[in-house]
Amino acid sequence: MTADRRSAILAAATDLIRENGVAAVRTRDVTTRAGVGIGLLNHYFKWGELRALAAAQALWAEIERVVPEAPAPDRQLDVFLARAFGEDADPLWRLWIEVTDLAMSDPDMARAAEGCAEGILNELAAILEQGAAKHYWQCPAPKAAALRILAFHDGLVGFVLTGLPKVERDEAAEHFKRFVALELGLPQDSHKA
Amino acid sequence: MTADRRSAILAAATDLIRENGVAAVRTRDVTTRAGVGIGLLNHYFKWGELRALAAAQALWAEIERVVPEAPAPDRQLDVFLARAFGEDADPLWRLWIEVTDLAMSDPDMARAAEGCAEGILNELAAILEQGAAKHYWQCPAPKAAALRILAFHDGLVGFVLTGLPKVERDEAAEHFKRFVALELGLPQDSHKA
DNA sequence: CGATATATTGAGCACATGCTCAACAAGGAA
DNA sequence: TTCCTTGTTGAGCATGTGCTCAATATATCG
Repeated sequence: MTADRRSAILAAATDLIRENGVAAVRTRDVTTRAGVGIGLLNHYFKWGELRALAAAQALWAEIERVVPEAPAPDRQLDVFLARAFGEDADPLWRLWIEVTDLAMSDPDMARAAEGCAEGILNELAAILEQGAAKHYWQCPAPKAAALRILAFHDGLVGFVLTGLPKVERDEAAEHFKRFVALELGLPQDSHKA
Repeated sequence: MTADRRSAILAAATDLIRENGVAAVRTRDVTTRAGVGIGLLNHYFKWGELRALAAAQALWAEIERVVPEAPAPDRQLDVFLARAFGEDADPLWRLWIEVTDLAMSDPDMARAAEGCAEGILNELAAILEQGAAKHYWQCPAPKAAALRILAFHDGLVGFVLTGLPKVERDEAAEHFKRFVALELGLPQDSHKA
């Protein structure tokens, strides 16, 4: 093997999914991008598995791009609140909606997305817990609070991206900040001071 | 025309979508169910338009089945809270998720679903407003509150149906009741007294 | 080098699916 | 009846797409 074509195929699939979404990507697109024959894809993968694997990688890549590490939990939450409804994050949430939809009828996709979902949830829960420990805010049940915050966010993002019903980005962002402040026992305007 | 085969085709499409979801239904399924030749479907419709039309009808039918009329707004809200995460409502929310997902890339579907989304939002807003007028609860901005409640609900339903992340039905129902109570300035346990 | 094993190719297959269109049927008007 | 309009049919077309498999290239070993 010249340079692990298997990895090249998986990488190509991941890139294409990030660019065009899961549903739009075909086996031939992947092999062309990877500079590889069609047969090789089927030698190393079954399409359904490759797609699920690549979708999961694409999700993680988008998450890392959108959610940056920050020094302190309150700064992390600030960044989260600021970027949660920016157009910058659209690719991530479009992908997320597509993947969760597919997961309803595709076990491979469901398995692959499981880790992402739990990962995001746990990451947010950890931030909430750390912030509570440092008395930035109150959060007696970080996991449950993280679940509620993510649920509210998911719902709003769906509205913004689909327009069903029509909601403006800044309107959604306001609703979201308000909810998070309420959830963490913070003053209404800003979640700090 | 024996008995308006056009309506028969639309009705068959609607039924099939309610039974199997949007993505699973094919033109041949519809014509077979309608007891009609394949050509007739294409004579009266383009498939994309028929599918969007039928999906919207299916949505309305599911909404009417799940959301019953009730005499007073507080009873309506009670029923809403009680049924919001019951398995009985799964077909509606599965359909909703599928339709909103399709609407992102299918203008016909987006147009057809628009009415449903606005309809649900306005219906809930009306309930909230009536309840506030009768001092069952407080709700200074019914439309905004309805939006938040639906967003939270949509997010949680997505979690429950996809398992991403895994959430139990009763757990979701509890979160939801808590959220609605908070939103309407009601005591935590029940939204009344 | 030759032989064997492994990696790789891509034309073509199998199947799915929306849609066409020449043909046919039915009802009414002349 | 004859002719025309309208409604209706379904075999077949055009296209898209995952996957096969015989052929070929490349690497490894003796």
